[in-house]
Amino acid sequence: MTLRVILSRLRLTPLIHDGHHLRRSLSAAAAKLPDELPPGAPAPTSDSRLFVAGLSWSVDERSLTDAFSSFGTVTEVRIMYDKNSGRSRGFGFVHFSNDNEAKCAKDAMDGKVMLGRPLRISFALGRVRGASVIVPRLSTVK
DNA sequence: GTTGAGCGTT
Repeated sequence: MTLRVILSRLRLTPLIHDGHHLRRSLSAAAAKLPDELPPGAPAPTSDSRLFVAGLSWSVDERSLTDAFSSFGTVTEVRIMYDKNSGRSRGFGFVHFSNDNEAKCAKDAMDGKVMLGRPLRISFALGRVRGASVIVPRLSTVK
């Protein structure tokens, strides 16, 4: 059975063969999407991942977990270490099970000193597969 | 036994 036959039986032939239909369907779908993120609006601050900097070099993932586990369920804690020296790079990431816990922990722990150094906490940027870090801005096709 | 802004070896 050829691909064409399969597509035909799935009634997808018009979409595949007719570029106009495909384009119109896509732009129609895009037009119906709510545009609640106008350009210039602040990026979504809600996130369940915290970027924690200002860590003392003697803070390990265990003590960091203990420091944050009272605000919610800590999914993952990661401290960046130098490959060669093995010493902490002074920052890491704390994952919570939901955004509210993360925000709560951030508001409570940001600026608090831990082992002599004030913590600098903000919501994590960067890449995590599955989390919407980049604003899903459907660039309006002209 | 040093250093101090930052966005991550899966």
